[in-house]
Amino acid sequence: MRVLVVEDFEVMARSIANGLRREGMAVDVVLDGNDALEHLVATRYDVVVLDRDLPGLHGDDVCRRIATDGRESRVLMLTAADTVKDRVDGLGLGADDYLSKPFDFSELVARIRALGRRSNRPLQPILECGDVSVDSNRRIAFRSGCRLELSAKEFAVLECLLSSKERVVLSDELLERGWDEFVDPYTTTVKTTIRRLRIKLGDPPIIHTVREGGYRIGEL
Amino acid sequence: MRVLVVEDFEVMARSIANGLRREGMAVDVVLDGNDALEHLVATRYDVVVLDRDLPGLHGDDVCRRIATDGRESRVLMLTAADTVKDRVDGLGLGADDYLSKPFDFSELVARIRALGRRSNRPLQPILECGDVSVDSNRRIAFRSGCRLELSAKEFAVLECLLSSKERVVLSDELLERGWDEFVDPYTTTVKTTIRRLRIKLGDPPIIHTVREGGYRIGEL
DNA sequence: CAACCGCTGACACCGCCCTGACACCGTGCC
DNA sequence: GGCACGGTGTCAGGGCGGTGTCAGCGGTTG
Repeated sequence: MRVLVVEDFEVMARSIANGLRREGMAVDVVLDGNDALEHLVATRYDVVVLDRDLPGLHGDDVCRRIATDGRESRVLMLTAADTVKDRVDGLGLGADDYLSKPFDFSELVARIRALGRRSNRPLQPILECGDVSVDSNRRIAFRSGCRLELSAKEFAVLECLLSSKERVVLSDELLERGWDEFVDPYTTTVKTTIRRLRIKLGDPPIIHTVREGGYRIGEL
Repeated sequence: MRVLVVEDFEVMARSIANGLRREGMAVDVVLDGNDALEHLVATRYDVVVLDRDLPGLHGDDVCRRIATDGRESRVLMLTAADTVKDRVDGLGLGADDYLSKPFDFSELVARIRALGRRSNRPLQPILECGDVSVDSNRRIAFRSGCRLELSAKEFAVLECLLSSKERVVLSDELLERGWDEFVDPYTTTVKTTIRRLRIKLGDPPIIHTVREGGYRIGEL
């Protein structure tokens, strides 16, 4: 899952980003609204975590812009205020969810996950294919009832493949959805991650290679 | 927008339903979980407003069932409790959003609206001709139900022929659509690829040659 | 602070099969 | 028969993806 954190207080921004990365998300950070808009036209994010009180371009404006442009991303608005009026305002601007500071980190994660599920078309909280299943919320994966111990990247790739179940997913697409903006586009890390994933998934093989492009998960 | 309200306390249920109707939504009401499931198989709802504390079948169970069956609807969970743990739990079960009682009605509406604006993805293009079919998304081809193992070029050519079903496709056109711009225009590779494709497609022949021109796919 | 561990990503190597060229053959038309 | 076009058999090479390994990094633990 690809997340953009927009928060001007750098310490907070970093802390959120690192926390989310530990949860296996690919996180980019920007410190102001204009930067946010630039990133949003360049990259497809599943979820934008948006501080409402930004210097310069206000969070509300960013939110409105995201809502007007054909929205690809879900917006989770962060704010210091917490009156019902604020919450309704936020949702009215096109935010998809709302969280007031101070917040509990596990709740932030839960809400981002819930939003992320909606942005992926087949919006199933539990993704399945054959005897392989992942629970995005709990970040656990199974094969024929057996729990798999997956690393963050392995999980991200598996999740991505499953969310496009049976469809071919290009390596570039995996890279885009599972890694942050600083990744070398010629990296071989997807190849390596797929390999590790295959080993952990065991037999019979369920991740298929499509020459000249990418991978597909499916029983045949 | 089609909404199902699941709430055992009838006064509350009616009040919510009427309020939503005033907002222009089509609302059905049921008072318990089993009824909810029945309605869900019969009708496609955009949003389900689900009370967590239901007599009989618990809200969590309903939620889980919605999540397991290919979910069409988004779930907004209503609850009396409002601890962080509860909220995380709810989202973890596959609810898409969460609201604790007592809630502000305008916030309920805003959240339902936020959940409601979603589109269904377009159908995947499957090209067919006679007993030959190609699924572009999955990069899979079949002949009379039997999976064909095609290489990238073979697949590209077959796809191209099928997309111009029954029409003559010139070799140059195949070259243009299946190869990159640097290909030698006098190459014989299309000829070779067609041959390999014919072998894999087997009998009866379905790719026909048009002298001086190209190829056509069709049953006769 | 040192030792350790798991995750990540780079890199080198290897083997396969895809690719495309070429030579030859079959066929229909002049 | 000769020619032109397309089908067939075959072969070399190279590209792509799989595999094994290693080093760096960050977090954790004693």
